[in-house]
Amino acid sequence: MSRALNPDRARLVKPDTRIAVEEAARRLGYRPDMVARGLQSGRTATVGVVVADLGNTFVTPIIHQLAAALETAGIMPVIAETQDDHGRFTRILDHMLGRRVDAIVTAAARVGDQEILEAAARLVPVVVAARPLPDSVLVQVVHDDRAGGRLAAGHLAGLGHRRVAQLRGPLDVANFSAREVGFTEACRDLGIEEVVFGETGARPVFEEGERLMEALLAGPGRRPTAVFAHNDLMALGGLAALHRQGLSVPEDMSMVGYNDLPAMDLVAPPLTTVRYPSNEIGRAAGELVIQLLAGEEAEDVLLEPTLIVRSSTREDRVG
Amino acid sequence: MSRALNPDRARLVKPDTRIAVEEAARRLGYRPDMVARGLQSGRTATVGVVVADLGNTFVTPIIHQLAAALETAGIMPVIAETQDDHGRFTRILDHMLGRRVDAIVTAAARVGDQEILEAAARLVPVVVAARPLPDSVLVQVVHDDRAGGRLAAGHLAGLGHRRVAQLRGPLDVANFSAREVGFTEACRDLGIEEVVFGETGARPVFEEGERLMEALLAGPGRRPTAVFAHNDLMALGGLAALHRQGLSVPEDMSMVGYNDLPAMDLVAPPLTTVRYPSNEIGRAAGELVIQLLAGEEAEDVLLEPTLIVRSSTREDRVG
DNA sequence: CTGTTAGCGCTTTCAA
DNA sequence: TTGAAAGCGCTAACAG
Repeated sequence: MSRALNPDRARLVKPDTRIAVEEAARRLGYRPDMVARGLQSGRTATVGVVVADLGNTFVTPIIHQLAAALETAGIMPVIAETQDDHGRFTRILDHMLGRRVDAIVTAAARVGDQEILEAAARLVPVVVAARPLPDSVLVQVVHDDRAGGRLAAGHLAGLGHRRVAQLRGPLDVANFSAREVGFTEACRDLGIEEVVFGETGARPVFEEGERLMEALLAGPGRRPTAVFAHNDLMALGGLAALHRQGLSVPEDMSMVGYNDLPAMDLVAPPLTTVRYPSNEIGRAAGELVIQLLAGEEAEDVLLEPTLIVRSSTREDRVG
Repeated sequence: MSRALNPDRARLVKPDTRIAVEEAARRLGYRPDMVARGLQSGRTATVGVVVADLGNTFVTPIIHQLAAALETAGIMPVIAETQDDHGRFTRILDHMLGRRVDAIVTAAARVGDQEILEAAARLVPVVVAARPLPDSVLVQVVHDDRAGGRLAAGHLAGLGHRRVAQLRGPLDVANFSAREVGFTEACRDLGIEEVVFGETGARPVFEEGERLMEALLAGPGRRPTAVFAHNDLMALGGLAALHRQGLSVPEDMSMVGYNDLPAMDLVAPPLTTVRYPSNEIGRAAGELVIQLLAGEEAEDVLLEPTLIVRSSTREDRVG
């Protein structure tokens, strides 16, 4: 690429020649080759974005905001899905490093992924977003899931519920284990009974919410009067299972979800849920990447949950 | 890269040397550089994916399936959003061509984008997905929006509605103009009255649905008994506006949407809508890309709409 | 079977 | 102010 075409160096070129070169470039349809530039400079102006499942609308705002933030720096996201499979996660990281992405943002971490992520971080900046890695030194942009679990329990206790349960997500995803712990400890502190049953969702999806709710209803002992689902998809699945059993929400049982996915205010009944700040997470992750690429230090970001009260919860009249 | 490491050529190498090379590669943490390979081979194993708005959950399944199909070929999607802005669209294409993507899939085309897309297609295969370009020679993976509009009108007429209206999306997106035409022509054929008012949505979003519904309700003449919104987001916005006016759906007015976004079966009332086959579109687009990259000919794909009848429509009792 | 070389398009450096 | 050359890591081609 002629220096006449490089904005930084164009002023070192005699105006006539510059214009001549520009003209020639236009005529020939010249377009700078970012691949060759990448080979030379070691920078590709791409960042790898690893998500668990694009079908979960929880990640869409993250990608959306991340892409917007990166765009200001001329960087484009390269996206891959792990489907929550550790082998795929490993292969994806490997692939991205081979592509010489400038940085990696992962919103798909499970506890078993920590080691390879840290290995990757020796080559390229890595930002851990959305799903925390509690014991890792990596930069993280996450949210206080434990506080979120407590919020849910506090809300239900405040409505007079004394016997509650959880529809739990896979506990090797730190979000779900933290939600579980927060909820359980708040129940203990508030003196309300948690009906615990062994199963957890294999994946945090609608079908698993249905399955766990069925298991809960079929279990021994009195039915809980309120349930905390570890995410909205599972809450919706739980709602469907209740509906099939002829039970109404919130009349027969209250339900709290997590994430506040798009349209959760419009479902029947409008879902009480802990808002997960996906937009803020995505934006912060983008900014962190840009800082890291500029060689600056970056600090972890910890966002707080908020409870969004709608109509799927109400005071206990069942006892 | 030593040929000992290249699966295609490794058999031309004495086993001992191959093992020695592999061992050395491992020890040094060697990782093939796909950027250098790309410079040499002219292939980057990436495809550019252009969408209008990641916030519209309509595109999520497309990306999801597309990514899955491409993955079988070791290709990763590079994603950018136009926000329905022509200037951004142009810049994004330019940027992607500079990155030497192997192909481009656009799900963001407006009629004014045809020219630059066809220019891009002279450099690299281009697949037009989801949003058609009616007069273009480019390969397209789309859906019969006109038939979808007719389906909506036929359904409403079948329920006895005799006065209907549309909440129209931006007409320079071919989907919306085709939906409009299909609906209008079916109304004429079926002998039912269409209440036409001048405005169209500037963007196919919730807020514009609200605004158009308000305008419709404030308009002169008798209120239509049923409305066809050009997509689900606008339908939800319309529902919200009706609700604020104290009108119920489907009692006071029937509503048909388009797309069948995730969770539309769970909103209140569950939305009757024309199903847009996003998954199939994404999958087909991925397969087409792979064919095109293999140098094969590719044929357009045209998928048919299906009507999903739920509870937001019912027979006319208002007249 | 293995070693060597040219060259992909760029940036950087040094010479003219 | 401009020209020329080296070299980024790879593939392809050819020589040994």
